[in-house]
Amino acid sequence: MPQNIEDIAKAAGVSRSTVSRVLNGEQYVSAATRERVMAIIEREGYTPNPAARALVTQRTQSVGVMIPHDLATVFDNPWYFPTLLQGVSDRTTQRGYAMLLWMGRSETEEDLIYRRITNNRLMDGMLVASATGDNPLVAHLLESGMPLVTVERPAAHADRISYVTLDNIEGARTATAHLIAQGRRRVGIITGALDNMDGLDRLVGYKKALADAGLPVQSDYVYTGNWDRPTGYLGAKALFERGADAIFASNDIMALGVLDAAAEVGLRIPHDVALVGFDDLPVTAEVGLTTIRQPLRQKGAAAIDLLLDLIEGRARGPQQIFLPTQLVIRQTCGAQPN
Amino acid sequence: MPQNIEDIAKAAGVSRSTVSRVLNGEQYVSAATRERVMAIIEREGYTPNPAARALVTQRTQSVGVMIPHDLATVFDNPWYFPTLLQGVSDRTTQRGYAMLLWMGRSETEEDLIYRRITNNRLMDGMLVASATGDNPLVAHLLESGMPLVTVERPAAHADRISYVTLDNIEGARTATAHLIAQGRRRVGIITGALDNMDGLDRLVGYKKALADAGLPVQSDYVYTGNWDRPTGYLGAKALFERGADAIFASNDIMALGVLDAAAEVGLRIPHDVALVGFDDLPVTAEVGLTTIRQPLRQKGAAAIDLLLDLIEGRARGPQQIFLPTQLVIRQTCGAQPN
DNA sequence: GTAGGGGCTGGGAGCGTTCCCAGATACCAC
DNA sequence: GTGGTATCTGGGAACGCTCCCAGCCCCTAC
Repeated sequence: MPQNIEDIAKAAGVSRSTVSRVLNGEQYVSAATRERVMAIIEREGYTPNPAARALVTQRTQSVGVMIPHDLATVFDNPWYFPTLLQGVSDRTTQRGYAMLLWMGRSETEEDLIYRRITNNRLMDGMLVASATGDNPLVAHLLESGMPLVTVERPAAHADRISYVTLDNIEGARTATAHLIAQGRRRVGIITGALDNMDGLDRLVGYKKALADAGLPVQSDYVYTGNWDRPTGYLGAKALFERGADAIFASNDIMALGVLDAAAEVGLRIPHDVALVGFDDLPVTAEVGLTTIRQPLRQKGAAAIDLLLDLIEGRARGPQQIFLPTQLVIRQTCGAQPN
Repeated sequence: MPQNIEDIAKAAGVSRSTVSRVLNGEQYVSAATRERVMAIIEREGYTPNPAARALVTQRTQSVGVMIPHDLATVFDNPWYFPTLLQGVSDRTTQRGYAMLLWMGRSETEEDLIYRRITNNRLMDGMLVASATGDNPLVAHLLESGMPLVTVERPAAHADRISYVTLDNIEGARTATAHLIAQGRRRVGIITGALDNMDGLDRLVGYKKALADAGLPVQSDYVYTGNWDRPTGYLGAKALFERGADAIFASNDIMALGVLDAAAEVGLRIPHDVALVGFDDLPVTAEVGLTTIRQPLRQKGAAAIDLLLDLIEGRARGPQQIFLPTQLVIRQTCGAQPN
């Protein structure tokens, strides 16, 4: 059934233009006509051809999303990507857009993907998740003038790019302050990788909490980790030796490593050492880990909201959004959950 | 820079048609002309407008993918969705297509998504992952005549739909036969939910292995589970009582439940009871579970290959593909890994 | 009565491609 | 020389929309 707007017009006894006006909810159509046209559209199950529409409006009503390879398949935190994407997808659908997804393959083939993305002009804007380092795609898109939002703060051009990220500093400050509030005074930190804003900001938050409490930052209480369980384990061993009575692990995975080390050495948590993590992975509820929850789904939704606002001209970039985190009190910090 | 094919034609001193022929790699263009046009295209960084192309060719070079809500966020097996999607994405990009992704939200709003999908004609075909029950979207698409492939065998219209799934029967048969080969004679099964082809087929494979070995199927060795850890635990308790010396758990999650039960009751695995699971979740390597590995990434790639072949007319549907599984021998079966 | 303006409608033009057909040229066989 | 065929090229038409402009009608104000 080769249905086009002209067929509908004929069936309704009106012109192409009128049907178009009804379709797009424009004014200057009499109520009677509008109703009649709507009825025909409904009856025929007609939907306008999006390609034709895109050709003239220069808008496709869809957005592109790029997920780097390591994010999608990372073993440690398999929840991250689906949950984020769910938030993205929900909001995209809600606001009447479709989502084009690219997932990075091997790094060597990322170039191909980048070219595909920039050549495919079937999208009105682009969301890039966790662009690490000096991502060439981000640079490209930035230059092309296409509306662009990244999830997490990009390493380069951060002031010229719109992004959505966590308030990492405040989250880490809260975690550390909570440990101090439990009476701990020798609070150590196992940082994430420090080539990365998340890692750096969480360290800043830690230091801030100490400063707020009038405690000095002791360099031997700062252990540089790498987000993974082994560095959590090693960091804990080191901090135990140096007499720490509390540890803020910059993510939950490393916090699990801390638990490993404590079990091995025979230290009791939270009695001997209190512990707070970061991320609120599902698995941490099982082990009673006190942690900082990040609103993953909202992060995706907020990023899409920003991108669509940029596309629709409701917002002007660059714009940065820092989402609040939440302290989730369980057993490892030694506080009574209230 | 409003670049269109006409601009390129003018710059190269040829006609629109010739540029189009070069762009599409058609014959009947002299080598000299082709080279000259290519050079201009390269220099100007020109790429044809996909909307205009789609308008006339009725092809968008993109495919839609629908992931139901519960699959994306399912707690038990968070690897499933990203890994499958990675396979889908890889192959899609490789073959020069883009991917439109929809993720189911709450079931109540699935209707909205379905309408969005069927209205959005910006795709040449549709991949539906794990359509459970009598999925209305599948029925819709089937009726619309749009090329359609599902991952996993659909519950309804299975003979009219192209799909890619595991060879569940053979996988389960292999698992069970392996237990028998270890000298076990009282082999029980904890099935998955039996409203579902995966669950049913794995039971069939189990029975087949018994028959092959000349062993009777005893109904009290068949425990109907529900894919989750608690039913694995309960099933194991029941089978232990009935004297089973081996258990085939229809998925790894339930196998973990079996380990829970064994630890509680004080049975040694594999000494007292041998155990084989199904899926090869990453976590199972840690606990030494012998299991059946399913090629998740290949599943996604195979589904896309089938879909694109259908779209491009290289294949004729409906077509069913059963992917082979692989026995991964670890500790819980009692065999020596070789 | 006439001018002016707002509500409503219709149709031409154009978006950037591909497809089809016509035409030009060159070559070959008879 | 002629007819036939293969190679190469150009331009009209069409894909299905939106946008713009013109025109109609009716109401109101002067």
